[in-house]
Amino acid sequence: MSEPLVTILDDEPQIRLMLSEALTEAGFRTAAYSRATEFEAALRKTTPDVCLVDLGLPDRDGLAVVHRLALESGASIIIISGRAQVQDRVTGLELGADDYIIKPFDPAEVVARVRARLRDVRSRPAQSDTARFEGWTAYFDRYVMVDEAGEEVSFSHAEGEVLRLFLDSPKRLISRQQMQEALGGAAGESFDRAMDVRISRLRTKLKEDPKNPRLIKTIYGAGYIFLGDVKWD
Amino acid sequence: MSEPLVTILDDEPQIRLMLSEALTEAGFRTAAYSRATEFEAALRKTTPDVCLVDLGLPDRDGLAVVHRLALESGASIIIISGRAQVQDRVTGLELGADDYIIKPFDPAEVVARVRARLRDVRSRPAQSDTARFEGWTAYFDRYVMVDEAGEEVSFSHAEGEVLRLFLDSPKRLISRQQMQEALGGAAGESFDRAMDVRISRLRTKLKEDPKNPRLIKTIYGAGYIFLGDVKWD
DNA sequence: TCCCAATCCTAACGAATTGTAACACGCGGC
DNA sequence: GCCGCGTGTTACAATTCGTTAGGATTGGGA
Repeated sequence: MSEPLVTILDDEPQIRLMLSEALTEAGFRTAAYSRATEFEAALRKTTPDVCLVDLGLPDRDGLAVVHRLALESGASIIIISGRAQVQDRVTGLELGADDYIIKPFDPAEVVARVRARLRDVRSRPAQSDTARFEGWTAYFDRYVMVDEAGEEVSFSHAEGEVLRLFLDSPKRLISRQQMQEALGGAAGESFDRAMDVRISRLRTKLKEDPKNPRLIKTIYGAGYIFLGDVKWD
Repeated sequence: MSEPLVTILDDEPQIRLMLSEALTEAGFRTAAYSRATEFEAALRKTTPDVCLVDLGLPDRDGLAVVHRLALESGASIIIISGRAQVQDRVTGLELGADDYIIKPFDPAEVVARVRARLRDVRSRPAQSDTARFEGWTAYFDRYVMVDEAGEEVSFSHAEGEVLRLFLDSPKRLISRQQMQEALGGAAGESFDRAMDVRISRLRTKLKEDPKNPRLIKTIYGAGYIFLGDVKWD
């Protein structure tokens, strides 16, 4: 299958140009039209994946175009408009648009929103679930983390939960209470001992020195804190 | 099926209230949470259709919550944030959010955008009978899959059911319960052992290393997850 | 400083869960 | 009937993970 096709319907040449450039740059095929009739003629031959539609058209009410598109095509529709009233946005979305962007806009945001539309038209593509920290790379989808020496260490689901919790809030105190809730431990009971054990096992896998942990530090009487810089991919 | 469930995650009570009211008025079921841990605990029990997430949370980076949601749940995600920079919006959408609304917002617009998200859940890709994944090509109409070396491996109907289930939701946790329902196993009984066996046999045919399965991962106490990129022809 | 209670660490155990080989049953073709 | 195939069932091995228990650590007070 080839690259997704994005169509642009806008009567201002400089906007067509700006969008075409940004979208082509991002790896999409594009086709731009200045008038609704022209656009609808083209629709008989091609089937775009996403349609960017300006509401202020010279030859037709943009909303009518949107409505028809929504009914007849399988494409995602993004309205681009100068009309900034809430009511405009609501009716636009109600008529079948999937998103509504207000002029003036930043091309980067348009690209991001186009991508978001494409994500749920097709089944969701692979998104990485990976974090890097202090020489380690953790692949949460595969339950494996890799050493700086390239050695693979697998971790279990429960250990992954703890690791993720730390990596979500690095350099911040995580109280035992918070951790208990996050790990699904029903309040009360002796679940807090289980938490200790999880952390202990994780520490072992991270090759922490028991006397001198560098990554997972215990704050006596309070909780834990994860030191180390984290970067999610 | 009952009304769609919309969850709200925001630490400001008046915003939770405003959104709850507007969404209930519009005919949705709602559930509101003030902290990420609380929210994620609830996720273990319910499966919302749309999640509204504020980025400025007290206990966790909101983007991390979004990232995880996008990977692990099938819900649509709408970020609601005070951060208005284009860069914030782009990274939010890139991490898997489907929409991004800036505070202050009008409840009517939020409702309209929630409706838009729910609309496009409709269009699941029409299923064909051939899928490619990680060097394999599976032909469901012929009950055969072909290796990257060209070797043919046949699979039975029951194995095909499991394989199709995985290929329909790659990189997603499939709970034992879900799988049981999908495979027509009447609830209860010892059918769950049969499921294990089906998966075991499928694994053998896929030439998985028993100690280190790369495609079908078991999540202890939860279910299974199929790794690997899938493309339907 | 020394002592003690609270807190935390972790080895070892065991209950729950999952993997899979072996067996059993049903069904269609010969 | 007899054989082969598909598939559920059984039984036991392996894994995961919470619990227990005893030792180590921490921090406050004598």
